Amino acid sequence: MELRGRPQRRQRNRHRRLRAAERELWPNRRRLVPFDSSTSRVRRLACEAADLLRGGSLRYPARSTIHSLGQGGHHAMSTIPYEQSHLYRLRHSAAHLMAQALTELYPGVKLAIGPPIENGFYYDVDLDEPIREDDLPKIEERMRELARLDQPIVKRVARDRDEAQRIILEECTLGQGEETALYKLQLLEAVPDGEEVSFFEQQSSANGKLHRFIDLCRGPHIERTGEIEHFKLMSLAGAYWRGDVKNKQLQRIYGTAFETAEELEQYLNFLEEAKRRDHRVLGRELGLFMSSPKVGIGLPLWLPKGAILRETMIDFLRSEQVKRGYQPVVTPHIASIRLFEKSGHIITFKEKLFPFMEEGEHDTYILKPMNCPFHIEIYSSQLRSYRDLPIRLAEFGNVHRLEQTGEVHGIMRDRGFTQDDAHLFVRPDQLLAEFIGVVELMQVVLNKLGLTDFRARLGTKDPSSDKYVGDDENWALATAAIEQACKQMGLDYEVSPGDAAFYGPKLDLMIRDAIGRDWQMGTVQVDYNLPERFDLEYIGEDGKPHRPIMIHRAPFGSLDRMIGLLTEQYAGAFPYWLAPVQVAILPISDRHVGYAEAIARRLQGFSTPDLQLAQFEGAGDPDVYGLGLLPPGEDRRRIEIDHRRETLGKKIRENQRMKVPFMLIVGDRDMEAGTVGVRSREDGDLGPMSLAGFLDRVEQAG
RNA sequence: GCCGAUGUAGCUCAGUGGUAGAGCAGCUGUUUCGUAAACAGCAGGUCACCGGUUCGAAUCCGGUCAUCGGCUCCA
Repeated sequence: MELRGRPQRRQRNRHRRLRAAERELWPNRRRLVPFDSSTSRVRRLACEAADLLRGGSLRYPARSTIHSLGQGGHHAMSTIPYEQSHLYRLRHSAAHLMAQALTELYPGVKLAIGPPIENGFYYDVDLDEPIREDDLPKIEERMRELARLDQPIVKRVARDRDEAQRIILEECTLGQGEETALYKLQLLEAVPDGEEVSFFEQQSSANGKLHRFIDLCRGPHIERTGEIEHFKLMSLAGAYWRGDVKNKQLQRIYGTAFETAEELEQYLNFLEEAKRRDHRVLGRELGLFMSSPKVGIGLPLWLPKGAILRETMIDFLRSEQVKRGYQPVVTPHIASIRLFEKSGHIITFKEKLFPFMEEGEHDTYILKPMNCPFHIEIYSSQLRSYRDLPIRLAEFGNVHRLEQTGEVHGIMRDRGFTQDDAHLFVRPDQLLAEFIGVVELMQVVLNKLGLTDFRARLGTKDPSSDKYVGDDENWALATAAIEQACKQMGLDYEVSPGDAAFYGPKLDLMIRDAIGRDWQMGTVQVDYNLPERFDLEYIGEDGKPHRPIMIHRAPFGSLDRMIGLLTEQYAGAFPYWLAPVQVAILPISDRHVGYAEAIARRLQGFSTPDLQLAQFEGAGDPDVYGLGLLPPGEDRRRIEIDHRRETLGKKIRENQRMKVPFMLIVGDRDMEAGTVGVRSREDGDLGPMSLAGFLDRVEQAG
């Protein structure tokens, strides 16, 4: 099972109407709440959102924030795509304005490209001296000066290539030397024959000084630089020319621009808010996971609460898989290198492998980056009949990959993670149904997790690359199978050449994180190649050997990444079924702790010996308090008793910060009446209830 | 890996060449409290690490490590 792909930063056209729904759902940095929450407010809002989004599946609001901000306020209700909007042109012109400032501040700078992007713009430049963050205010100030000159932006079309080349060499260089045209000449070469070659020029003279800038550019632009008022330079980065590490690394300056000051401010606020949703921050605050340099880069340690979250997710998926005929298997973390030579990993996946382990002179072992060869070994360990197929082998497998240091990102991209992997060995006549079955399972999983806003991506072979195994015919068959299944299910997808696994094409589900980066989550892959490499067989009805087809699939993708994503989507306020602590019981004073323990036992559905109980006379026996029998409910509710000697206010505050879905406050009145004071994460104080009444409430919360 | 930035107490941060600071968390004591921070005291740091400059370095310089943002949005 291969998981690949860096975060995609693609411009996408989205539902602007979602903004309104989202503001309702997420005003003033309130956490997002899942749509399956029981609270009336949330339910009402969810219905409104669903109304707004009619025509598509209900989409989770987190995703659109950044983009809808990017659309700009008064365009929010318009239907034109971002790429055709005024804002897009404004940002494009802002990129030119920045380039103009750079040519004035750094004569001789070689300009490369400067497009508008989803949330702003950038310009890539080649400059001997490094641009540092301290330099940004200076560049920004020069941009403001130039904007104030309100230069008209004029389009010029070159008659032919020769003229275009002349303009680049003589005019775009602004007298700063022909070598500054280096990248522009390469860009001109890349323009297809017959396409119009245009330039955009802006100039003015102030106090006798001429300011001029002209750039090879497809456009379009706004009309005057004076319109560029609300912008900010954001950050610096290195970026390879044409995205290829073999090329020179250029300096990239990112900026953003908006049509109004309010929108700019709103966007900057959004980025601040997103920081608070960062799974790495929440992961520490909520006690989910940690990392330590003493352990190593990208090797997370899962803390008790994070581990419970993982187990809850695994339990859920495992039960769904049992329903669908999957069989669990367990395989080791390391294997002989020969196994992975045969699969092709050693050649195609080498740069992601941890260094090999030599075992004397006998053998060399590697830490597994994928589980497939093991499952293949299990399949081929016995003769299979056509009646046995499909065989579905599932494993929550821990894999290790040597991600580049700069690519490691919390638990979203780490070096040791758990895949909810499975391999289906199917007959050709079963392929379509099994593929559809997998996608159906993925939909069940995503619904349960509240992730309704995703897009599907069909990763296909990059024809110019040699990193793939297998012949073209197998690839064509596999790709066609995926396309057919999607068509049959009415699933829209985009095609992304070069994003296939090395052994076959794949359908990935892409979901956004808090600040708008797309991550590959679930994946399903059709593979004709590994069965061939491993010479897999089954005996057909005709008594002859046939070759099965493999489906690789992982609905979460990576358990680690999925938990990171969920943490950001929910801003740490996990739905009840996932919350590491579902109910916190808050005794008002010491004398209420025994009652709290009794409540805890009832809620846990069985008697749990608890060392802390010994301190409290009469504690732990629910009958002492007349709590009575409860209706059968979910076993093993995750309960915590906050028996610190702190004020109630403080206990509430801290449990709220830990995003515990329900608090039960118990004091004298409750001990007398056999009730609990219920407080919900979303709606606050709900007043006293019987335990049974509270559980009804919990049932609604799911 | 590469470009840029950051690294001071468990956490969030102040401290720009002259005796290491605050809030929260922790510990101790007092308080036993009904819906988002009780009060007081105590303790806690090789200022990431190594080297250099200096009478003197958290602060200046060099290196290393780690973390953060970015590195196929293609005129």
